[in-house]
Amino acid sequence: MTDDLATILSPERLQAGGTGPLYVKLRRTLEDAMRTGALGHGDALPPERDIAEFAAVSRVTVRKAIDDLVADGLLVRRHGSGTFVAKPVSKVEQRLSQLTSFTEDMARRGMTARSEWLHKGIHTPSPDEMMILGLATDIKVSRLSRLRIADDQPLAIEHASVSGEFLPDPSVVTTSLYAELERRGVRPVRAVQRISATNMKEADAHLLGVPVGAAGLSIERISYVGSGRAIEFTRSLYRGDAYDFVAELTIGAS
Amino acid sequence: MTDDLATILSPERLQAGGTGPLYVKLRRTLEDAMRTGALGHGDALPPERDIAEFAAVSRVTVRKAIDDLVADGLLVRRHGSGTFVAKPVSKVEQRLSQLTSFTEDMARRGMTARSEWLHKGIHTPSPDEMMILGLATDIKVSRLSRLRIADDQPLAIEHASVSGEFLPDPSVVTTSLYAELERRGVRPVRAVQRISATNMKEADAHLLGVPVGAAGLSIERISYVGSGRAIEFTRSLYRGDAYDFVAELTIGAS
DNA sequence: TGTTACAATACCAAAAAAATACCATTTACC
DNA sequence: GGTAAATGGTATTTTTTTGGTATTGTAACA
Repeated sequence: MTDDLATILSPERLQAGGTGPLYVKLRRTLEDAMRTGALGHGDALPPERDIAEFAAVSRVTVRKAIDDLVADGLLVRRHGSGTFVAKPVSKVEQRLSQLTSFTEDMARRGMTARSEWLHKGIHTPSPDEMMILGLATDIKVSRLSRLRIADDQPLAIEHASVSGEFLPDPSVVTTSLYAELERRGVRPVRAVQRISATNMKEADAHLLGVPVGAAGLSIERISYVGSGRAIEFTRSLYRGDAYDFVAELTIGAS
Repeated sequence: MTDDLATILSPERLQAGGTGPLYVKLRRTLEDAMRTGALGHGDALPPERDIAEFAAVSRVTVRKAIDDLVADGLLVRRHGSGTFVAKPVSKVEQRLSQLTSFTEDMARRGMTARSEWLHKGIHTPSPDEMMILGLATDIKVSRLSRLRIADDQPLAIEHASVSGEFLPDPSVVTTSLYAELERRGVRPVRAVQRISATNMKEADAHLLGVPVGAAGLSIERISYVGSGRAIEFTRSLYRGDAYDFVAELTIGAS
């Protein structure tokens, strides 16, 4: 078990922590707290004034201990906010899978993107939508369909469904659905995608300007907010000859 | 028993609710009220002004607490109408993105998997392989091709290329390529996949037992070890009518 | 006796938290 | 249908918290 920080930083503990000046003992104590996990990545240290009180030393002494740890990159200071345990950022890992918008995605590929709305409306939910979004029977669902176009070529058809609780009026969405949800204070933090290949039916093939039966990349995405609740369900159909989907995976801790 | 909301939100209760800023205490209190059932699904919260009065804090503080709960999808706001408790939280799988083997993947879907080797050999690298695996000109490459079969139905064709440095003799691989690499102390920690749809050519279609032109899911994967070096390059072609690929994404910190 | 490392005091500046005042939309009632 | 009350939405300001810095004192040491 790990003690409370106030205990770890008590004057008695500090004195037991070897020899040398006060601020060195304090620094060692803080290092140990990080090594043992009493202070985890991203955690905030107590305010300098509190640490000074816990350890019964002056604040300058505390600062000097922290100075060293900041210089070593173990801590990060933010004026007016606090001091935080730095995250061990391996530069490669930083590029985690990210939920990018179509527009961003196309921009990265050097293409200009635009959309044509096929439909915006509010409906009684389908069984699929009720299941996935966890809707009560009296809740309506907003549906938005559009044709995604890159460099003047139709590239994908996209159908989005959002619970009416979070988006009562789909007509307010002009460009980005995510931006509109964000504006309403709803932030998805996680998404699961199901990707498959299919031969296109006539209606979809016609919209995308490809022969019937051409290969299409079907992507179904469910987005979740922090609490774990699903808030958006999107089905997209991309032209197989013009789009590929890139995903980065990391191996989970075994 | 559940107290009245005005009681639950009283200043005394709030102070007892742990440490931190006021709006955090208030948020925790509201979360508890929902967990214990004092606030049920679809219930309306008291008006913000009332909550502010109950808790003896300003209305902005109340709003800040509610903001967080809205972002998490626990509450829903309706301008001019009120704030309401959202629907039940669907307990979603906590599964992270993972580099799973074909066998594990099939097992999870309740299918029995096996393979038939099409080819194992050591070759002079192609330009693609040299580029991707970062091979010197005098290094050979091991190639392994197999037919993936699930429940006695051919499901995918898989071509793997590994630098001869890491796998000098491909014939030692019997079931899992990853297991063999692991045995040699090589452990990939990261992979990037490129997924696209294609209409099948005759040779592949024949192997998989589908008509020529049927939709196929093409997955190209490059695996990297901790140092960032690419060690494996795999191209797979799945039957579009029988397989879908599931990926989980997380939104990076902005 | 001066130099240097250590520690304490007092004050400065940036950020977050909280309060105040006012705006916009919905609902209900007439 | 119109209008007022109720409710959430937003901008601005004030207060509090938090790290940043300059100054001073003290004791060890050359």
